[in-house]
Amino acid sequence: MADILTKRADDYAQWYNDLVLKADLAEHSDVRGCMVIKPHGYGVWEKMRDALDRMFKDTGHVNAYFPLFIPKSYLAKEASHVEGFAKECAVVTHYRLKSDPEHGVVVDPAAKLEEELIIRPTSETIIWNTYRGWVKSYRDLPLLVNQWANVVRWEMRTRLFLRTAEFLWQEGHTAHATEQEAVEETERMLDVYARFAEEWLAIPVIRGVKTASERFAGAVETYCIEAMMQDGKALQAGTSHFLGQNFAKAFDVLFTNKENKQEHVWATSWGVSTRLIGALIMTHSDDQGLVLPPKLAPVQVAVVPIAKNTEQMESIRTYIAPTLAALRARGITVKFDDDDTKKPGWKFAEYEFKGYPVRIAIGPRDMENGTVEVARRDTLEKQVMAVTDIDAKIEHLLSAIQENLFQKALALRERYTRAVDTYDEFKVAIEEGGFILAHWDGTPETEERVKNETKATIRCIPLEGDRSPGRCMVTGAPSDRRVIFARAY
RNA sequence: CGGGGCGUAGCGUAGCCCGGUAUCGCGCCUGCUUUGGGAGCAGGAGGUCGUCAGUUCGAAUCUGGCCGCCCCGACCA
Repeated sequence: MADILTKRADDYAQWYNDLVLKADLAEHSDVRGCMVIKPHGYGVWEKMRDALDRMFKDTGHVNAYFPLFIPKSYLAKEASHVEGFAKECAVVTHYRLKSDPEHGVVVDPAAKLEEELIIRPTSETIIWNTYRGWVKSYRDLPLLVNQWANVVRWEMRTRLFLRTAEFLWQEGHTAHATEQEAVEETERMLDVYARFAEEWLAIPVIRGVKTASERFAGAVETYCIEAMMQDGKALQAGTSHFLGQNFAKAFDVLFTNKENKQEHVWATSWGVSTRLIGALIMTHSDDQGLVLPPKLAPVQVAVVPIAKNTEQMESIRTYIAPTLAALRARGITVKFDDDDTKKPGWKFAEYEFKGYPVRIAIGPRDMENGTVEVARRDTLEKQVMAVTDIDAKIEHLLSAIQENLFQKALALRERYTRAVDTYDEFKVAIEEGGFILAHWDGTPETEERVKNETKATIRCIPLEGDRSPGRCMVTGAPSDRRVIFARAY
């Protein structure tokens, strides 16, 4: 195997950067901070999108699409929202260019917009401005809308998938007649994300609530799922916000209730982004390259014929055709790679590096023996199997890989999760990485101090697990329960 | 926005200190032999040395400006 990838142990960040580029997931574009998502990477996103979209539909949501441009004045209507996003907004000021002998084209100063337009960093404002017209009566509620879109946040420092100036995501925006309904929706969508992360991405996550300082700008409460990467750092994998009546009040979204009284509606919003691809990479991949869980692999099984000549290629094609058909009949995606410009060894390395979960090789030997060689990406094990009923075995193998990846990730998280009781212990533990469970007095001051002194933040106040009270590791003040500290992406 | 580094063929690089028109590997093209873990041999194509100016008979090399990107920090999903 060619030594083309930095080892995780040598430099985890470099390993990640190398992997994204060399596994052909994405590349840097000429536009600073923006990436080109290549077909292999976009294929993974399509799988995520399809699975999530089904889950959204199953929970009663519908898709719609709102504009990329947001009038500047909208952003200012909700005070904490504007404060949260103002620093990273791209602004459109003109609507026309004109040709210029010296510079090719220049902005036409005569074409200045009367009101500047913001490229959406998120769509709450334009959506709530629209909802005002949609919601008049309790009969119009709940409003359960999602959109798949791109957004722009002008980040100072970017990394492929993890933080780019433009990214793809989905944002759900719902309106409800009661507070309780909205809170239930927030929790329901958090649960959808958690199930998606665990069952599809094979990433174990902790459901929790953000502290005030980590809360979404404009939210009353932010729920999140937190995952642990192989280097022990935390990554927020999805958020679901209970927005209270903040946006309804800012945009005058009122409805008439059954008692014929006017009320502001209650809101939620929730989203996950292409950042999940980064999470996927950093959870499962190894020094040999990308590892994809079968449920998200654009192609689950790569079939590599080993042929000396055209006749042999044709007989392999005939030999394997029933198997390919049987696999496809089971809904398994298969690629039969009969490209004769590349050698089998090259293909093995390539499919391994790009994370195809299962590889089948067939050569003359197999045709004589009625076998195929089956290799699994997660463990790199190879096994010669009878070709008879191989489709059932592959289907089983794919589930086994999916499960194995989840269990490995869970074991890692458990190994790097521990409780500490004193700040001194904490300072040692945080250097070793992972999740630290510790008591916190609930004040932003203590949280800030820990952050400044150790670079660790409170990832969340977990919704599950140990709820026993104690004393804050820093101040000794009473604490309801342990929270999760970690260094984060 | 601070600190560090880098711009030479599609990619990775040597050359720069000590000026004389660019090295090597991968990839690409052609042919033959190969094909069960990134094939071998032979031949070939491919370059405004980031950019602008200066010094010089002559600049990838020296000087100055500009541009871009990457990495580390602060900020964030």
